Amino acid sequence: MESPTAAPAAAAVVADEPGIGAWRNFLTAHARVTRRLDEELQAAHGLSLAEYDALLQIAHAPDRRVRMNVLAERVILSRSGITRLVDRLEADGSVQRIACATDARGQEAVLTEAGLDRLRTAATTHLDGVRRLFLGRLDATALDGLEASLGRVAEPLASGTRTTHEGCPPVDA
Amino acid sequence: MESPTAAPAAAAVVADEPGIGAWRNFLTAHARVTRRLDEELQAAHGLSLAEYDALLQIAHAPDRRVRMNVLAERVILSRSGITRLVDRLEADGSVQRIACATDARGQEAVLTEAGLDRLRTAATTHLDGVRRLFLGRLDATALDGLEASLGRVAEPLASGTRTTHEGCPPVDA
DNA sequence: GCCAACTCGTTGACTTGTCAACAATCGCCG
DNA sequence: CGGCGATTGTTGACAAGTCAACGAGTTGGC
Repeated sequence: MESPTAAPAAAAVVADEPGIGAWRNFLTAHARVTRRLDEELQAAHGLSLAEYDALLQIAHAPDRRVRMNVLAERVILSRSGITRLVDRLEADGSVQRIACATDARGQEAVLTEAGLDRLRTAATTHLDGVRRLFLGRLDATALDGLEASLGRVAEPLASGTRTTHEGCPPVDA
Repeated sequence: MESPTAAPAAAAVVADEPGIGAWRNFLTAHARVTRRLDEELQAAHGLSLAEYDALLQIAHAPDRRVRMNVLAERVILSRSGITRLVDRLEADGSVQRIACATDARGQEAVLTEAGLDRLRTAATTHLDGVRRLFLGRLDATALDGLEASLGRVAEPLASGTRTTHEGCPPVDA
């Protein structure tokens, strides 16, 4: 083992396939930008990015309430993850849990007035950050390209999609 | 009834600024793709994405060793995070810690032969996943656009902006 | 009507990462 | 040389998420 003399070994580890640069930039950009945004949001309003996202999703929902279920899917968290996140939001008064009227098993997370205020206040900070760190680096053409490309990447992974079987295309057309 | 005009209230929460769609797709695509890749890598080789990335970064480094310091920055983890990640990799024999020759405070993570094997094996699974879930959804033009756009987003956030700082200078030169 | 299979949200146990504090070391100015 | 501030990697205490298992509730076949 004293012979690490084989210099080109490392180079062979991963084929430098075309497109790999895009993939790495994707990972790096996400890690750096979200870390920064999270710091700013935390410092200014004591909210994590996930919590902000949850508040936003609830606010966007009709009647400002969402089944835990659905919320988990939208925020991309497990069910237990959403339970705990809503615990926190409920503890600080941003959200309330109510029983679902049509399904006794269900809970809905409802945005309170305080929660809406909180979201509105945080939104200025957050949107400012998004503009500064993300949108501001890109022109309209690039943004359109990103939206389309990343949409194509995200869409087939929508939960409920059978990814073990790629063979049965949905009957969308 | 008591709901104060549900429909427009939500719309006012966050201005639907142009470009926001790109941002959301960015978040969603990342969350879904990395979750899936992580599952696959974990199931097939017991490696997390972060661990895989760390092995890869070490493998790419000259002499296959990297200062903890630098590794943390490349994998985008805190120092303590990297300490713990390397703990795990060392425990399973993929990596070894050695004292840095020129700085007695420093440690370097060195890839073992076993670690290189592990990385090579895992790479087939991982690259297959990246192709299937990411590269395969995009044509060459889109990939170029992504690489450029996300590069512009990531670059200004390089920590410390010290891009040419390696650990111990390679002794072989 | 009834029972089996499933879904829903929560909980306990665990994993993985962060931050603050620490000892050891470096570097540099005097 | 000596000392003081910065840097390095590790650690303890904590935060936030996952999975497996659970009770409660729903649903559909018979």
